[in-house]
Amino acid sequence: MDSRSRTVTRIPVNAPTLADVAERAGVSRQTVSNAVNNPDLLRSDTLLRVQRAIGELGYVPNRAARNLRTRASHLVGLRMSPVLEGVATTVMDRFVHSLVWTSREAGYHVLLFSGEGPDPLEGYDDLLRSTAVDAFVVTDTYLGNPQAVWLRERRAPFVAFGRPWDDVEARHPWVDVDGAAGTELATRHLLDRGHTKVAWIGWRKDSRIGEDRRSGWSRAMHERGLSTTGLASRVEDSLGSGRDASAHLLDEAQPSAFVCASDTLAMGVLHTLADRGLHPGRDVAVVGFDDSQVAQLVHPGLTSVRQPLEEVAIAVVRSLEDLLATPSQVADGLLLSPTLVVRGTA
Amino acid sequence: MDSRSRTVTRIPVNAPTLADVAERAGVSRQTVSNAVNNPDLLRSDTLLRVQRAIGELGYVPNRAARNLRTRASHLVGLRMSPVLEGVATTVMDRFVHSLVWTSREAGYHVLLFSGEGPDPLEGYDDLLRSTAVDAFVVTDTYLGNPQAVWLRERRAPFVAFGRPWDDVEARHPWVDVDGAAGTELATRHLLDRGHTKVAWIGWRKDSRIGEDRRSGWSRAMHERGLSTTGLASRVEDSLGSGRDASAHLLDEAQPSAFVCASDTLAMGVLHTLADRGLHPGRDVAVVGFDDSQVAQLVHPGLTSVRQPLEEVAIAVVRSLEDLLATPSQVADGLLLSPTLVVRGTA
DNA sequence: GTGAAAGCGCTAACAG
DNA sequence: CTGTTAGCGCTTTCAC
Repeated sequence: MDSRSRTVTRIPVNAPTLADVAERAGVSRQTVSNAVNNPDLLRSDTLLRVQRAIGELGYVPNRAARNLRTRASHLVGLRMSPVLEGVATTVMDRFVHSLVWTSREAGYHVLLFSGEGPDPLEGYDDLLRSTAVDAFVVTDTYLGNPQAVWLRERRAPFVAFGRPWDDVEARHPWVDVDGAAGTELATRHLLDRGHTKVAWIGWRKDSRIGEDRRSGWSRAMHERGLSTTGLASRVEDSLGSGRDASAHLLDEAQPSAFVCASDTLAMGVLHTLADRGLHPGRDVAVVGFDDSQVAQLVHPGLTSVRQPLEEVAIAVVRSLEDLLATPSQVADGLLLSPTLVVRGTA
Repeated sequence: MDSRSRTVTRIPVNAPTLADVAERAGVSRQTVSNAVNNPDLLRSDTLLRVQRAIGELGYVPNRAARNLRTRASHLVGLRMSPVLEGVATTVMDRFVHSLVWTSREAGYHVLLFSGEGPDPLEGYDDLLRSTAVDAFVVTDTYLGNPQAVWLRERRAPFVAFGRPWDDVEARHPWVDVDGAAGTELATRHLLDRGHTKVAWIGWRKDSRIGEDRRSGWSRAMHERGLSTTGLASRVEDSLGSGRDASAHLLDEAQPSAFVCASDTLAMGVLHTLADRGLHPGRDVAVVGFDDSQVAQLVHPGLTSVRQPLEEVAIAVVRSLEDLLATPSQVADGLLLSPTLVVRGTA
């Protein structure tokens, strides 16, 4: 036996076709097609007759045939990045939920695929060339984003969740959340509550997102004439890094509050506080980023910046529709504002 | 040759077809088709020539055309249940990741869809009749699972992640994780460490999964001749419920350890301990269920039962392949064992 | 081993 | 407004 044996039996045994409906309704196939796709073209009595036949037969258009004919699949491709255990997949997952929901209302379904090992483009290429999807939603555009460049070169339709940071060539539509505005919000919240030494724990300097979020913190500090010297730390996004960085900052600069680039890092701060018998919120304030499940469940509740992912999904789908309706359209970007979810730690 | 007028500006501007490859290789279209699907049928030199032509043109078979012809989409449908904020979507999301990954290796992609409001079947019906997917993966079979019954009646191919608890009519393939074994593991772990009063906080009695997990706890207790009277609480799956239930149990029965049906409930226990100045792991032991991100990040690390979702995904895809290859096959069930991830709280 | 026909079910383009 | 014609790109007969 060959490994590629295509002996697949299909689901509905005798699904009715356009022809069946046409016969039953006493019209031509085209009229049935119109009844489905352009009801306005039919006279109301004909339409009614056809619709009744459709209902009686339980007719549903065959996707494959329609796709072949219209050269559209009504599918949007989304690449699932490899699972990063412990890292905030939360954001991504919440976004997927919203995207699926929003897409449905626009008549689209979401096709999930995963990267083939090292080359993140491989998955895109196959789906694109096989016309399996109409467009992509690209989510990981943070670093040099090879996907965006590659997709642009192939003139593949896609909308990015994430700004084309330093890619001046970029002409694609994108939607993003203003991270700096979020951390600024968080920092101001702390300053308003009397804190003056607010520390920052963020990501390494090569992360554009990290630097953006950091800028919100420093902007809010400088705005009030406060110094940020010695109050910032840049580490990798892990629990241990957050713990170590906060311990170090606490020793060296005695901040009374921390703003972090992620909930993971903020949880690291909570570990340090617990180790030292300090109470989050009472002794030292902590703010995270992403409003993950952890933030909601941990004692006494982690104050965190929340991205409006539902709105992002809506905007992405809207861009997608524009893009597919008018392929050569001028690309636009949209920057949404996050909110601060205040809980016990701040 | 057909002078095809590419009016539509879809993704690939000039996607080569079978005919293009055939012309370039100097063979017929069918030979190219065979080269792709049944390479064994070709003479090696012909095969090589065709493959070179395919490579040079960058030919990829058109999915819609192939789907129409073969009546298969190589797509698996998965319904995303509405987002339940705060509740462990973690499991589901981890599973989706694994499923996408495993499916790819089997030549399948995952199509996400969402329920249309109240009726959870609506989404299934459309996809099924329109031949958009070859089969479904059904994940929420916990309660009376209307989907399973409905899908069975339509003779729709599907594999369930979750047992057909009390559905004796069920003949579909399923994969599940032995929750009772997990809680038994957790309870034994505590008993081995000297605890004798291990309390249970689980879900309400109408949850089959909840009762199953509870049975593992009581089995382990009785096995050692320990009483479970007054040590169990059944509540809804929320942080507040876990907090209240644990406070009540602590007052009434003074347990030294808690086993919970979810990480959410376990986090509720941690809240109670924090409120009373008790230290998790040192004063009172706590074990959760699902090994969510929270368990990994909270101080001092929540010991939790972890479901082998990667294995589940592999088994599900394998069942899917069997099912699609041999539709009338006898259904089988597979029960996998979870593991205990030991951290600071136990 | 390879090629020639015959559609899968649908819709764009026209004709009536 | 409705019907007729002609494929979309592919694979499944069945000749050669």
